[in-house]
Amino acid sequence: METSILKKVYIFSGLSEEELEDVQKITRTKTFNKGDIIFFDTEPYLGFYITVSGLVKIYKISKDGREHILHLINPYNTFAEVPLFENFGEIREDAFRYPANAMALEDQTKVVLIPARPFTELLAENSRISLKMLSGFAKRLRHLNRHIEEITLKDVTKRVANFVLSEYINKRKTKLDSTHSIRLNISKNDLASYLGTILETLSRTFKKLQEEGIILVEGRTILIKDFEKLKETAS
Amino acid sequence: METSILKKVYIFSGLSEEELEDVQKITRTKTFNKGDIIFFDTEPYLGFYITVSGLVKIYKISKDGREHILHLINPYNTFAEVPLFENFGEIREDAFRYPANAMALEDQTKVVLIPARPFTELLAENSRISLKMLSGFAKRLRHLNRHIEEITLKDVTKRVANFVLSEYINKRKTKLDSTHSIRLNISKNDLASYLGTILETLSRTFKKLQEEGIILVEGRTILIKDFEKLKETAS
DNA sequence: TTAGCTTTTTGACTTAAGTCAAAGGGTTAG
DNA sequence: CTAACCCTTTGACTTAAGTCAAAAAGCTAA
Repeated sequence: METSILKKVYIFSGLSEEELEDVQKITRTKTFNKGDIIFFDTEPYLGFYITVSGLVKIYKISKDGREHILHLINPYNTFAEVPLFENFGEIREDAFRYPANAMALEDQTKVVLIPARPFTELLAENSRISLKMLSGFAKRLRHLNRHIEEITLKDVTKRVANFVLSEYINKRKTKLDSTHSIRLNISKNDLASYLGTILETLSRTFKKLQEEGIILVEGRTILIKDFEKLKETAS
Repeated sequence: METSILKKVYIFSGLSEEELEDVQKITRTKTFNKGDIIFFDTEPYLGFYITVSGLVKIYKISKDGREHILHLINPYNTFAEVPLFENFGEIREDAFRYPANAMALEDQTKVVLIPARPFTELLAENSRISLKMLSGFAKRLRHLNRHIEEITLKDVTKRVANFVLSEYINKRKTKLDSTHSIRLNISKNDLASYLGTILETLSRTFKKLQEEGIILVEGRTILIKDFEKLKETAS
């Protein structure tokens, strides 16, 4: 693994070449195929990860097997940093375990492990990383806040509409592609689990939104036919 | 407001008397009565808060008026720190707004405002605060994770049972009180909103758990009659 | 003590979303 | 080319939890 990868990771983005090499030395790269488990929430904590390529889902499972996806981790984003900071204060039984499960969603999903111990030492020396990390945590807290708001205060139709809308707005910001459509990079089953519902209900909801002339679903491509109506449905 | 209060706040707990006085100088104390709004999620961000006495709820409201409580903030705990760290990177429209609403739940709820600008300067100088803050964020991320898990993967009965159980375990850890009971410091309406349900459903659930001989509810006191069965119901 | 609140309980009913089962499409590998 | 597989859709049915309305129980303050 090269330091050029680390540079693209937000928390490491301010480091010197030398510092990057220090980090690079302690990492371990692993490759997973679709459906492979990266870790379970029952495992002892080793360190946090960077997704380098592919896609990772962070999720919880209920006793009876239902699943809920908390985060989807795209390339150059990190996951499982929380336990790094839980050694302070009283020792909770769930400290030093991963907070959730992680699974690769695509073949050739490459992740980099940053082992906890050497990293925390680096952190103590380099306060710029702490600030970056705080910013990263803040973003994630916002995300979870919004997630809870969605799931507890909105029905499935609103959630689906809002998902399509957010993805579309996000795409417009980053990609130079002027089609009024989005492309899902996950299965509808996973999307349902991310939106706090099940495949069948998602399917019926897509159908309803189509019948109302708001969107058009073709496989993993969703065409937005009535942006205003979509916004209205989402809010 | 005295520095003795700040000392009891986790993120300030490692500071010298001198540093505490620096913080103390920039604070502003406010007192609220039950039902008073501390801030709305639509307001521009001023800074974060410490609850000094009383109780604060952090919550979201849907368009049609339904409410969901995200956090309950007890004395010496902080809230609304997230926007402090959102100035970095792209400016989101919701940056510099509060992430949720805050309301006092008791009369004479005293809160201390730490204005953002002077505090971030302090933060840049004092990296120990950053680490404490990271630890605080980590705890909150865990909490939200668990919260989402509860709401999406468990039914109301399990959630209620688990709430009683957690409160009880928590009480045993902190207070020297050997009764097998807990005392709610919030109304059942607020508890329902915290557990992602409504008052009527909570009431019926309590009734059911009583009929099963697991608990006994008397006003705001809940007596645990069958601990094992409670654990079983909660899991 | 009682009037006037707020909070909680209970009953009857509705409904959104989940479950179960079967069939349809699409993709891939031999 | 086709069998085997996975992913998705559709239909029929169930159910947990929400809504609405009214009564009951608790508090508080004059």
